Amino acid sequence: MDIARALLTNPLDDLLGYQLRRASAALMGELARELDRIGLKATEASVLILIDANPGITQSEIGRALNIKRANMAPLAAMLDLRGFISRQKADGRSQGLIVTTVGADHCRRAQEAMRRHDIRIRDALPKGLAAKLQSALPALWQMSSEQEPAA
Amino acid sequence: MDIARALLTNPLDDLLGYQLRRASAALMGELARELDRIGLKATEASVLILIDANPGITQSEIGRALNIKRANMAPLAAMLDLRGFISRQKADGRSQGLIVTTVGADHCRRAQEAMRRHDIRIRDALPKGLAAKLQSALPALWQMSSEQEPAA
DNA sequence: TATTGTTATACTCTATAACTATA
DNA sequence: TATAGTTATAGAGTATAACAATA
Repeated sequence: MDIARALLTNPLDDLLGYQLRRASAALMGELARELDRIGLKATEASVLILIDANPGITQSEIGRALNIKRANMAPLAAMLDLRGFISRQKADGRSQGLIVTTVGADHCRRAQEAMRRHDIRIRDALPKGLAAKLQSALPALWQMSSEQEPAA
Repeated sequence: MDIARALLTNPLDDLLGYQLRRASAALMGELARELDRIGLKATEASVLILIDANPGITQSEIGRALNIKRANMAPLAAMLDLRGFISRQKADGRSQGLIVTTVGADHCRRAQEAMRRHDIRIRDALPKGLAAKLQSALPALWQMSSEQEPAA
């Protein structure tokens, strides 16, 4: 029965899109396990890092930068606020600027370290020079498909 | 306010893992839209293609090949069966061999065409030679992280 | 009119636990 | 004991629609 696994014909293996998906899913799972030790989900960590780098940023701006819908940003920001990682201050009457608290900054730092370690592992698993080429080529892929919201 | 978007500092942009995730998500979304016109979800299409290439394959074998848990394969196979795309025949008493029906074969062919077109678009969006390098390098990424189920 | 934040809701994918029946 | 299939359930991410308040 184990033999059957090796004899399998998988047409998907020839597809670059499929390989990208598998690689991305596996790497995300691995990073998620690392971030879990800090008590953060991948999305929460990303948002936290973006706020830390851009104090006063609004939820809508974060959503546009990370491709997260406004509707999904609301509970995300509420949770980070509830846990004391960020604070929200009225900036506009309808919008609010987000900043990272002292407690949040500590989590942010550890999340960034985990991500950096993770990224080094990725680069080390690739043939020399490929990481740099990928870094400059990948944005074309997710901008090729109109990933951005059409209007919503 | 639009200016603020351009002035954003995004530390994640420097991370290869994040770029891979964004690219993969965008490409998957695009492929999903194509497959939707055939009436298939990405997962359904993948399973259908694998069965078509390996007549008599079992659900567990599919799960191991595509990294889908047995528990999630059950409703998936049931749906493909219900829609008349595959048939299931007892092979073992506890396992059942899956084969693609005539109707299923037609959907499978169209799904494969869509995926192939999609993959060509991906390759065309990359610098010359990068696609081939990626094709051989990516498997190392999703095998580096112990993506496989530990025992389940 | 357009934008911000919010709520409610639904769907997909994924994950675990537990059960049965077979091997 | 281990494996195949199944069910139930939960969590995460993402999607749309609709609303109030503000610009």
